[in-house]
Amino acid sequence: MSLNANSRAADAIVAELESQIVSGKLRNQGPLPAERDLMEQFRASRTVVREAIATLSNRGLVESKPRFRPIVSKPDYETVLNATGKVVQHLLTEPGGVKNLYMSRVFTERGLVRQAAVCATKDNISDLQAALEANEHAIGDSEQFYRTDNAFHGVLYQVPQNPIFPALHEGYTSWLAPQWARMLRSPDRNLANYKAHKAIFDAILKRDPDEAEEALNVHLQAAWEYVRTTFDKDSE
Amino acid sequence: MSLNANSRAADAIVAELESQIVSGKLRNQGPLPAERDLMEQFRASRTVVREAIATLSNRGLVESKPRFRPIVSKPDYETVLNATGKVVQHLLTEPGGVKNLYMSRVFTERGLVRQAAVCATKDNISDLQAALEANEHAIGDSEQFYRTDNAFHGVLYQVPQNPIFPALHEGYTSWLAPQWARMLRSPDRNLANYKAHKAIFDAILKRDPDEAEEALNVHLQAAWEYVRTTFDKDSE
DNA sequence: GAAAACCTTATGGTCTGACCAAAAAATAAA
DNA sequence: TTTATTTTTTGGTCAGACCATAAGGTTTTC
Repeated sequence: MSLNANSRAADAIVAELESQIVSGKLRNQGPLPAERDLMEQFRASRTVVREAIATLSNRGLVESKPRFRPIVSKPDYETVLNATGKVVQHLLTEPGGVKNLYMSRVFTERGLVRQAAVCATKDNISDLQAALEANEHAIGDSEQFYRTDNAFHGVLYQVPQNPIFPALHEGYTSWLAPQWARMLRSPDRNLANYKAHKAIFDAILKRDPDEAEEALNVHLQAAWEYVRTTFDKDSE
Repeated sequence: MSLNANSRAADAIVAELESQIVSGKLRNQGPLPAERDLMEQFRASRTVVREAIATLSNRGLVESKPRFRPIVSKPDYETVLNATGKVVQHLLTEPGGVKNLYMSRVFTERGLVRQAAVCATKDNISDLQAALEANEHAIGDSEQFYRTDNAFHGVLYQVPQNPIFPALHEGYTSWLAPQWARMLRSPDRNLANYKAHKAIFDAILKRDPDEAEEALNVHLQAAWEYVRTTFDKDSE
C-alpha cells in the first residue's frame, strides 16, 4: 500500500472486508480467505493484512482462534455486547463497578416487568409460566436452579420484542456470572427466589405494573444485599 | 516469543500492558513506550508488539492516531460505549436497526423519568429546570435547540447516580445523531418539543411517575413518528 | 471397501532486517 | 528568546524466511 498515506493501509482492507461481510459476499460462518490470498487481492503486505484481520476480530466481525482460519460472523446485537466484554471486566474490578452494573440491571428489569404487566402477550405469559414451573422444580438442585432462574429473567427480556434486550440479558448474565458464582446457594435461598419470581409473575398476570415493579425490586435488591453482606467487597 | 505456543504471543503483552494501565504504572493520558522499547522489554518482535498495541487500541485502552505515539486511556464507562460504536453502525444499517435502538432509548428514558419523579434530588430538579430554561431560550435557534434538548435528556441520565447512565446517554447521542441530523427542524417542532419537556418536568415536580412516564412516552413516540413519516425508511 | 496411519501442502504465527516519511528533539541562526 | 534548520527517533509498511499445526490427500491395514 502507499507509503505516504495519512491513515493506515489496513483501514482500507478493514472497510472492504467489512462491506463484504455485511453484504454477504463473504458467507456468514464461512472462512476468511487465506492471508496470502488477501495480500494479493489488496496488493498489500502480510503485515497490514494481518493487522486488518486483527481489527475485524476485535470488532467481532470475524472469530479467530489461533492457528485456525478466521470465521466471518455477521454482526448482531450479541456480537456487540460480546465484543465489549473484555473491557467491561476492567470496570467491574474498580470500586463500585459491580454495583453499578447490577443496579443498571435492576433498572432495566424494573422497566421490563412494568412493560410485561402492561402488554405481555399470551406467549410471553405462557413462557413465563413455563420458566416459573421449571424454576420451582429445580429448587432442590442449585445448579439447575441457577439456569432456570436465569431463564425466567430471560423471558422478561423478550417482552419488548426488540433484539437488543435478549442480547443485553446475555451481557448481564456473562458479566455478572463471576459474582453469582461467588454467592452461596442453598435450597432455602432458592425457595425464597422462587417465591419472588412467583410474586412477579402473579403481578404481571394481574396486569399490575406497580406491584410487579415492586416485587422485582424487592427480589433483586434482596439478592444484592445478600451478596453484599456475604462478601464485604465492592459494596460501596 | 515462543514458537510452539497455543496462544498468541501478543496476548501476554496485551495482558501485561493492560495491567500496567489499570494499575496506573503507565500514567493515564501519558504516552505508551516506543515500540522498539517494548520489543526489548518483552523480548518480542515488533510484529507482535504492534499486534498487541492494535488490540489495546481496539479495546479502547489506548488511543492511537496514525504516526503518533499511542496515548494510554484508562477505561471508563464512556470508553466501553465508545469502543462499541463501530460495530453498532452496522446494526443501524440493518432493517429495523434504528428503530430498535431508538426504542431501547425510549425504554430507558421511561424508566429514568419514573425514577426522577420518585426520587430526584434538589440538584437534579434545579439542573432540570436550568436545562429546560436554556431549552426554551433556544426555540428560535434549531442548532442551539438540539444541544439544549440533548442536555435536558442528559440530566435525566444523571438521576440514578450511576456512571453507566451518562455513558449510555453519550452512546445514544452519538449513535443516533446521524438520524437526528436527517430530521427537519423548525421553530414549530422546537416549540412542541419544548412543551413536551416542560410537561415532563412538571410531572417530575409533582412527583407523579405515571404522568412523567406518559409525557415522555408521548414526546419520544411523537418524535419517532415524525422521523418515520418524514423519511419512509428503517420504519419497520 | 471402510477405517486408521501416514505423508504433503497450505496456512497462521513469529522473527529479522530494512526503508520511508513524519514527528520529536536537538541544534543553529536570527 | 524566538525562529529556522538539521538530526534523531519512531510509527507504518514491506519482503522474505522459518516453524508448527491444520487440512487434505495417500497409503496401509483390517
